[in-house]
Amino acid sequence: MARGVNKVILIGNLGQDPETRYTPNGNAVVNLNLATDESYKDRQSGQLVPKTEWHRVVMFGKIAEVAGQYLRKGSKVYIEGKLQTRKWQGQDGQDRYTTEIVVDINGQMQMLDSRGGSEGAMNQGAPQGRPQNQQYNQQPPQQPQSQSGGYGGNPQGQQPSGGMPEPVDDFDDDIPF
Amino acid sequence: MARGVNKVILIGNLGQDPETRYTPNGNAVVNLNLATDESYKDRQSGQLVPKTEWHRVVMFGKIAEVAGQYLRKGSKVYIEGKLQTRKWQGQDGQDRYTTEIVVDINGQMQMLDSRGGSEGAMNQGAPQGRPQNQQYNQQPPQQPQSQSGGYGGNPQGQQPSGGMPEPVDDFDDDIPF
Amino acid sequence: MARGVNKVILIGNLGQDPETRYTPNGNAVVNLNLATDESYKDRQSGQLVPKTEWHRVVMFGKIAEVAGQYLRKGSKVYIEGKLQTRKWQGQDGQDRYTTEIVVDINGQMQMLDSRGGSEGAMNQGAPQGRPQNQQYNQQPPQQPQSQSGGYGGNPQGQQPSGGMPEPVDDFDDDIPF
Amino acid sequence: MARGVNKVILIGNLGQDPETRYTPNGNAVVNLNLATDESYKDRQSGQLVPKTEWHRVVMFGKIAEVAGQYLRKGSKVYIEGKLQTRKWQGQDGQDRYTTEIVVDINGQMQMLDSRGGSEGAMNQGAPQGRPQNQQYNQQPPQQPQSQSGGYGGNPQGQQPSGGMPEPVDDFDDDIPF
DNA sequence: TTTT
DNA sequence: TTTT
Repeated sequence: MARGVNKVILIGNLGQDPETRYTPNGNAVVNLNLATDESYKDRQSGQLVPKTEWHRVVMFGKIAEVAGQYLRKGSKVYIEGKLQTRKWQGQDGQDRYTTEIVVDINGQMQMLDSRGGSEGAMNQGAPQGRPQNQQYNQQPPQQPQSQSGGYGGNPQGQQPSGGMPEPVDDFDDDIPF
Repeated sequence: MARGVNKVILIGNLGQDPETRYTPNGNAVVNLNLATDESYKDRQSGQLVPKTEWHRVVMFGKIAEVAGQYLRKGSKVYIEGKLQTRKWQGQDGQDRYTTEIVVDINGQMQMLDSRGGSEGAMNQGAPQGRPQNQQYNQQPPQQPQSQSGGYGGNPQGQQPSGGMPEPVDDFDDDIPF
Repeated sequence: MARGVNKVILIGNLGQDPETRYTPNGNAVVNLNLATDESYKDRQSGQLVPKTEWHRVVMFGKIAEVAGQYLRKGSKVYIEGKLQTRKWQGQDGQDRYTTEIVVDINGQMQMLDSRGGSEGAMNQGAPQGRPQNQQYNQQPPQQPQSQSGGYGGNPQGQQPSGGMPEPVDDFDDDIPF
Repeated sequence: MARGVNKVILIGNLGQDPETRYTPNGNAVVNLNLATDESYKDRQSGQLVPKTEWHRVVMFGKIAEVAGQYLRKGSKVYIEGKLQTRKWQGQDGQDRYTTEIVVDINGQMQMLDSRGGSEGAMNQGAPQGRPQNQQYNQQPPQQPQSQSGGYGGNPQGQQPSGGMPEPVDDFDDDIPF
C-alpha cells in the first residue's frame, strides 16, 4: 500500500560484475552499478559530447538471485524499481546521503543481451545454460528487507572510499537485524 | 540522442514552496522537494508504518516557470524526468553527491490538485485565474542548462545545512556559465 | 514471468461510474472508461484543439474492489497496467478486436481526487469515510482471471452498441470458467 | 500541452519487417507489429503457458525513418509512446476501432539488438554500417500528422483482411490532408 | 566502471 | 507474425 507513485525505469549496462550478499535470513541482496548514456550538444564547440549517468541499484529476493547469477560487467539490462535515499555516517561523523534504485518484490528486471554480457566474465563462473533475455517479475515468495535500511552495500563510484564504512563486515556482523 | 533509458515517474506532494532561480540567460530553474509515501508492515509489531521518501527535483525551462508560479507547499504533482547525480564539495573539501530528478525539455509535469495546493500559500502571491490540472509537455523553445551542472539549488532536507554551499550567491555570481 | 515489457501508465478521468461484476469465484472485475486529454494545434486554423482519448480499463482483484467502491464518474485516477487485445465475435459473425488496459496483481491504482470525483455520484452510494488519495499496489492475495478472457465487459464508448454482445448475461451464465 | 498522462512502454520483438510510408509532405510513417511475451500458469494443467500479446505501433518523423531503416523482423526494441484508438469503416459499413501505440515527437525508441535483428532480413537491403543500440529521442524537427488520423496503415493481424480498406492507396491518394 |  |  502506498500513497504516491515512485517509479524508476532504466536501460543500461553494468559497470562491473554484480555484488551479491545475503541477509541473515538467507535472502539475496545484489548491488549493481548501471550506466545510462546520453549525448548532448556542447554549447561552445557545438559538438556531440557523450555523457554517462551512473546509477546505484539494489535488488532483493528472487530478482536479486537471478541478477547475481546471470548479469555480468557489461550486461545490458532493463530495470524497474523505486527511488530510495539512505542516510549514513561518514568517518567525520557527518551525515551522508546515497540515493539508490531499489528493485524489490514490486520491481522488474529483464536481461537484454542476446549473447551474454561479456565473454570474459562468463568464463569466470557464469553458468552454461544461461537463460537469455529472461524477465523476472518478482512475485509472491519473500519479504524484502529493504525497509530496514542498513543492509550495507558499498556505494563505490559515488562516495570517496575514505569516507565510507566497510559495509561487508557490517553486513555480516554488526547490522542489527 | 541517448543510448539507454533513464526515466523517473513520481506522484507526490511538495514539502515546501518551490524555489525559483534564473540563469544568466533568463531561463528559470526551479527546485522542489517532493514526498512520496509508502506504508509497510513492521516485522516486529506487525503494524502498518508510514514511510516517506523525499525527492529532490530540478526543473528547467517552461515547465519550471509554470511550476514556480502554480505549485505551492502541499501541492500534489505528477512528474516525469531523469536521474542525475551531481558532485559537489563539502566545506571539509570532501566530495559529496546529490541525486536529483531532472525535468527538462524531455520531461513532463502535471498538477493534480483540483483546488490548489494550500490556501495559505496561494494567498502569498499565486495568481487568481489558476489553470487547474494543466499539464505541460515542454517542447521546442529553450535549451536546458542542465548539463553545465553547478546551477546550485539548495538540497535542503537531504544535506546537513552545515555542509552545503550557499547556492543562491553562487548561482548569481560565481558559477562559470 | 515474462519476456518483454508491456506497461501502460494513465492519468485521466472516468467517463461514467465503474461497472463491477464478479467471477463465479467471487472475484471482482471492474470496467472503466478513462479519458486522457491532449490538445494540439490545428494546422489550418492554428488554434488549440482539445482532443480526448478514451481508454477501456479492466481491473481485477483487490484493486477492482477499491475502484468499484470509491471511483465515480469524473474521478481522476492514476493507473498502471498492461495492454491486452481481446477477440470477440460481432453479430455478423465477424471477428472484432478490443484493446484494454488490464490492471491486475502487477498493476497499480491511485485515486487523485482530493474531494471525490462528482458530488452527485458520491450521493448515489459512495461510502462516507472515503479514503482519499489512497493507492493500492495489489500484492499477494488472488489470482486474476485475466488470462481466461471472455469475462465480457461492455466496451461502451468504443464499439457501436449494435455490434456488441450483451456481456452481462454472458458473464453470469455462459462463460466457461 | 495535455491534461492527463497517456504513456505506453514496451519491450518486444517485431513480428515482421516494418512498413514505411510517406505523407504527402514527405514525412515517414512506419507501422510495426510488436510482440511482448508473458507466460502464466494454467489453472487446470498447472503448466506454464506462453502468452504473446501483439501491439500495433505507428511511428512518425525521425524515429520512423530510423525504425524503417534499421529494424527488421525479429528485432528487439524498446518503445515509448501513447495510446490512440482510430475509428474506421468496415466493408459492411459498420464502425471498427483499432488501438495503436503512437510514437511521435514525444515518444522514444531504442534498438536493443547487439547484432542486428535477423541476418536474413539484413541481407534484403538493410544498410551496412548499422548503428547498433542507438536511441532516438525525437525532438524538434517535424510536426507529426498523427492527429489527422486516416494516414492508413494496415492493421493486419488484428482485423480480418476482408473487412479492411486498402490503406496504401488511401494513403497516397485519397486521404484529405 | 559500462556500452557503441 | 516475433523472441528464448
